[in-house]
Amino acid sequence: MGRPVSVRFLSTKNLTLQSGERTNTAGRPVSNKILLSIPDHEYSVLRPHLDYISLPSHLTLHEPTERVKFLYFPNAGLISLVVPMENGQTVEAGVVGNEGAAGVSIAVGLARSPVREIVQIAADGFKVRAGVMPITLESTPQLQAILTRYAVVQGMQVAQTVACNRLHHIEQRLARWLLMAQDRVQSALVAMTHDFLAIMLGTNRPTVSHAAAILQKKKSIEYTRGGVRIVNRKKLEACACECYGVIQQFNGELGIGE
Amino acid sequence: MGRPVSVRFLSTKNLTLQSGERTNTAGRPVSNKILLSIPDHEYSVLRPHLDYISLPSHLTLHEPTERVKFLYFPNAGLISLVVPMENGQTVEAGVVGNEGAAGVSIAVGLARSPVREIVQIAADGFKVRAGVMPITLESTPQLQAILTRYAVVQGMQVAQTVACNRLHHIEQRLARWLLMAQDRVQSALVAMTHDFLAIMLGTNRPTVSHAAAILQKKKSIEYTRGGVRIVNRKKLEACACECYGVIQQFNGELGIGE
DNA sequence: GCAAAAGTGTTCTGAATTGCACAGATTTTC
DNA sequence: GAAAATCTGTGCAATTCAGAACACTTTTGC
Repeated sequence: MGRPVSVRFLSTKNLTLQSGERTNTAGRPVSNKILLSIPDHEYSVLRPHLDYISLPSHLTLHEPTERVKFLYFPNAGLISLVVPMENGQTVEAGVVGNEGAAGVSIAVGLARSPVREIVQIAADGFKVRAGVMPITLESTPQLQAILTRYAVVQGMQVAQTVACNRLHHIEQRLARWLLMAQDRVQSALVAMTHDFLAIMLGTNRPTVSHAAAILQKKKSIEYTRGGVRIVNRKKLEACACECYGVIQQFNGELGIGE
Repeated sequence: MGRPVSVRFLSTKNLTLQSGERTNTAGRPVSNKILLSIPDHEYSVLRPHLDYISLPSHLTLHEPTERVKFLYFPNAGLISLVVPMENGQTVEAGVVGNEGAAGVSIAVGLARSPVREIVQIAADGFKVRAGVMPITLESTPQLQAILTRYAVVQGMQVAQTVACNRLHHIEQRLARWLLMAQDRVQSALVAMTHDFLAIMLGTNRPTVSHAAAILQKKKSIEYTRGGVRIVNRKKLEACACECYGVIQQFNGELGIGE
């Protein structure tokens, strides 16, 4: 465990995305919302440590047994936080898109975390070595504030998921997952097999196939091999549980751009 | 751990206890671990804002629809974080004892939270008005650090609960809950009706009665009207799922002494 | 083009749990 | 002390889901 990190209290209200494009030192463009929301002088402190990284589907960024090595800022795509059990079963506890970061626990000096972080929808992004965070954050109070705040919001998302997993049916949860995935990709097509959806939802594949068949019958989605196409978002939202709205709302409380 | 604040009751007999002895301005003793862990000079900043409060069973400290008004530091007992749904069903997402604080989201400037915070096992403690936190935290960096860190650890506890609620049986979850409750009370008796346990576990009362009957048959607990007595902790631990150990471990990572 | 791998459709059985109902026990209230 | 409220014991039908099995289709690799 790192030494205690001093966290200054700073309001992030009314932060807006900076108009100018940002890149890392290798010229790679940034579209992660946290990186875009911090002030220029803070970004210039962080910039030398931003390593461009490709985030292909199914890449594991962190394992529960290991120490967190990097903080990841995805430009797009979707990263899953899944909790694995001893018997190999897994459940997704939350997701990260370009509105957030993976490995945020190191922003408060915690190098361990019970979740596995896996890329579900491929993209690219930037990583920062865990070791440089403590010293960097001392001179970037806004970044510090927004990262800790994001970590707490992520916890709220997870809390809602607890209740959702306990009380809502597979069909509703699948609809919610698809909506959250679509919010993080451009196209209506979400590339995801039933098998992987089953892992996410903590169930088995036939159950996902069954639920997907129902959603398709209701004309909200169409699916083919290895992908789901959202054909009617309104109908899909009607199939999802209230948790979708709740989670969206709390993500919005972060106030880092639209 | 700080040096003694008061030198009034110095005696060789109680020297070890003395090192952790603190009070608020009204002379009420503090046994909350976060409050005991911060340095003297930081405690003296916070001390004038610590209002003693009784925490009777079933008192609601925060509702999801409202803004967080206070940060609570319980001296003992158990506070539940429960997520309510529109239809009135609820599930517990995590618990807080004297190792933590309720309403921690305001430590990172977030006044909203999707969880209801309810006292389950009565105790006393201290509350601080949300409004004084921003300015106070500016001069108490250690407190700031430990609160944000605790908030993140709480999120980890919740993440484990997601998977537990999805994958483990009622009997295992009940055993885990009872163990976590006993960790936070002195006696072997946990005062809790089946009805309330059902609310915590997101199930209904007969299911709890059934699970409790199994645990009793295994000689790990005995229950009477309105209470459960743990008669064999080892056996009860054997009935609980791995999640109990995982959550304990991550609470330990906070490193604020036991 | 062909074989292998990966993904999907479907069916079945059994286990777990919900939701409900009512009886009995204990405590509280008046 | 009687009545009311609260809590527990239990049983049962209906539902959901897990887990396994197998046929079929599409893609990939050679």
